[in-house]
Amino acid sequence: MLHPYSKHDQHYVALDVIIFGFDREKLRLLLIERDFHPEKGKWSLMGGFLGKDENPDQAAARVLEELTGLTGIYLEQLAVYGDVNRDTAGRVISITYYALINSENFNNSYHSEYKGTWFVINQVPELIFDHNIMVDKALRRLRRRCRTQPVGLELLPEKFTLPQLLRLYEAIYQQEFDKRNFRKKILSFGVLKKLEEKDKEGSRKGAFLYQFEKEKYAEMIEKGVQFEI
Amino acid sequence: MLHPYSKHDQHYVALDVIIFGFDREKLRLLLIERDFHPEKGKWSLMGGFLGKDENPDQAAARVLEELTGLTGIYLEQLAVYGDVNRDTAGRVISITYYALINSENFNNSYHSEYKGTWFVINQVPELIFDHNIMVDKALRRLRRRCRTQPVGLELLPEKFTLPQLLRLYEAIYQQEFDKRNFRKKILSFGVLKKLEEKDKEGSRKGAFLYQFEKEKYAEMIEKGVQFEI
DNA sequence: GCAAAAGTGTTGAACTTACACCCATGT
DNA sequence: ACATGGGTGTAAGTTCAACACTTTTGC
Repeated sequence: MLHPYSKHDQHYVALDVIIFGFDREKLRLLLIERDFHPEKGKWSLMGGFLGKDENPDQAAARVLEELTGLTGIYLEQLAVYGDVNRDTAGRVISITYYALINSENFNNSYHSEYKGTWFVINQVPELIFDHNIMVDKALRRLRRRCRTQPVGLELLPEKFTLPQLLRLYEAIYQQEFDKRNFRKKILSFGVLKKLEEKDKEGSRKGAFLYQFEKEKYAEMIEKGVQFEI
Repeated sequence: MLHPYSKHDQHYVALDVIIFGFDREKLRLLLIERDFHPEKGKWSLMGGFLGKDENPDQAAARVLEELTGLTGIYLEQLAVYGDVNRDTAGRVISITYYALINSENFNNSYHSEYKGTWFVINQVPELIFDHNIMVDKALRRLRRRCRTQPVGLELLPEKFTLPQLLRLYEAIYQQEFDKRNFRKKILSFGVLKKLEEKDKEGSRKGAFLYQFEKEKYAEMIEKGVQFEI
């Protein structure tokens, strides 16, 4: 018996991952130089093809690991790009994901067959195909997520200071915030635990370290609280 | 020469459309009884397969038209569902869209080869595969959209009254709003034009009709205004 | 002792929420 | 004349935005 779907077309399905990182100063994007034709040598997002035995989420995690060696990273599906001629080499449907990694976890000692380069978010070069559009959309989504979920914390080390967190938000939104109002707001959510330790890297005085309290956050989500910044 | 992508797998790509409608009273969802195996006879979203010469957006519009006969409808891409075993008949990657149609435009005189049935949004039956999950996600997205964009207007006739609009928002959010505060908020955006006519359907007194002013809305978006309800 | 970043409170403005009565009309 | 849904304003509470000085420490 003929398979019920066999009269339909099949397509290549790709994953492209928009990888954001933060280095205590600037929000950055990890790009690679494409190593195969077409468009070989041009800047590109890290991508790969969906295999027949993997879910898109798994495939995106695989692609991310191939470039960075990192696992267990925050990944969120963004959108599908499927214009007939978006890829000059053939019909490819691309599912995009964005990833948030903190730069302390990403050390350049990991040698993948690809070499990634970090670009400051407002100095992203011209990318192949529709990848610039994907990056713009990812940034808008990241900003939205940060308004309602403590997703920014993915970009910081486990222990961080409030000035660091402030700089992260300023990097994401590309605008300055009043530090007093910011502290009030962030601490009012009650999901950050102040530690006794100080971080002395950034100043002579040193800034207290904080930690994200996952359990309290889970409770609040349970109750339906919103985290508007 | 071998095609650069030829070593990768290909997949069936489907579109599933979550069709919302409003009939001046309740928010409804348009479903069909699946007419082919597997799962023949069960309730399902309207769907179809992506052809090799069409964009996903076009394909979603085609699928919607096949069921309703309507064109030029608001359609927004939602997400991709691609778990290996989500479709019991084979590997299918499904791109979901949601559509907003107003019930006056949809008259049942259109006879497609499919027959759609409207379900009140909180009485949706069990659907095939992961379609219930898709519907939940669509509803959450619709609620979010309505907060920041006058998308609810897609669900109403061109001329509508404020009590109608209020009932629409109450149907979408499944909660009651204070009519005085609602009017203030909605009118404060300055994108509704009050007409001289009244609609006498809903009451003896009659309610003034309003119209959405697309140009003013475009101006405000230009300036970056948000439409928080 | 001074430079550099961390930390801390208050006030006015804007917005949100709660709430109750009169109006116009068809029957 | 009455029943039905349409239309309107205000006051209290809450949240947001603006703003400047003191503290700690390494050099």
